[in-house]
Amino acid sequence: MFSIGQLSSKVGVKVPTIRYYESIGLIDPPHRSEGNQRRYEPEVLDRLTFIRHARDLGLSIDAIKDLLILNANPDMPCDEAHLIANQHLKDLARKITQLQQLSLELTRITQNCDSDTVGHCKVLEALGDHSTCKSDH
Amino acid sequence: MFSIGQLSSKVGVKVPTIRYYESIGLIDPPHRSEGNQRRYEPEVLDRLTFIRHARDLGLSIDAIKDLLILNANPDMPCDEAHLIANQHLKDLARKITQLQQLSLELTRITQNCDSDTVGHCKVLEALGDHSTCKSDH
DNA sequence: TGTAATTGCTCTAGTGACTAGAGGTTCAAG
DNA sequence: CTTGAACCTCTAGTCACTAGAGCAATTACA
Repeated sequence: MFSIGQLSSKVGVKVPTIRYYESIGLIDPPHRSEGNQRRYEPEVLDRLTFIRHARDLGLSIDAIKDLLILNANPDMPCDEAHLIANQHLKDLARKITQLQQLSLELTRITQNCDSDTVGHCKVLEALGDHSTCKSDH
Repeated sequence: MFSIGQLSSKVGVKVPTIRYYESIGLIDPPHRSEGNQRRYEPEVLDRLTFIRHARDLGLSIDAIKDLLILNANPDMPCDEAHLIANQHLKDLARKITQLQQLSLELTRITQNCDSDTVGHCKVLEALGDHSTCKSDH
């Protein structure tokens, strides 16, 4: 039996976040002590670790809910789990490409300025004028 | 003189977003028509273009506020503008690296499974067990 | 000039995934 | 038995918008 603080430090999820997860139905409400404090059974460790890990990997709470349902039904085909993971991989790839473009753009902008004062600063000029941009963000 | 809809289509910023920008003090409240509708002078085009471009590049509203103040004072040194841009470049680089690691991790996880059912699905196993991970996300 | 369609107005609430704070209660150690 | 840390609930705030309700003004066309 753990208190919420012990659970928090074991799993690496903050105390208010654990209560938040309970409030949105991601984890079940645990039993309470006589003084109304949460007391967790060891099983919750696995579930919370799963959640934390999936969140670290950038999966949304909704996606995690789906995966948790799958996880609870060992006889179901796991295609859907792969589908969710692959969908997320696609999202990641798109985000990475976009950020790389922006990074290039910003590098180009900053390297272009040799002025001292704002009046002729190329960074500020470039921000005010979209036409000099290479990509179509 | 533009209506808010005309301004919106000229600059590519949605109408509610323009009103939102006004509400947080990013753009000045414009004059109104007799019927209380917003009427914009042409000057706002530049400012809103600046804002839109900076937002597209991922800068925060707070950073943009700073840049707009700089922009209005052509005699100030532009070091600060470069500082903001460079800070943002660092953030971008960090984010990109992190996403790439996650992408690798997720790829490794998904390629590792040749099961049909959830019971032995490596994707779900890996999500439940952090210890198999290469990076320390 | 009449009318219908479009565009505009304000206000409130919702999004995602938490985080912060107030004001109070319970628990564990000494 | 006391002290201080950890716990409780509840509300509100974060960021940068977005959605919707209910109504008013403007514009285009006949």
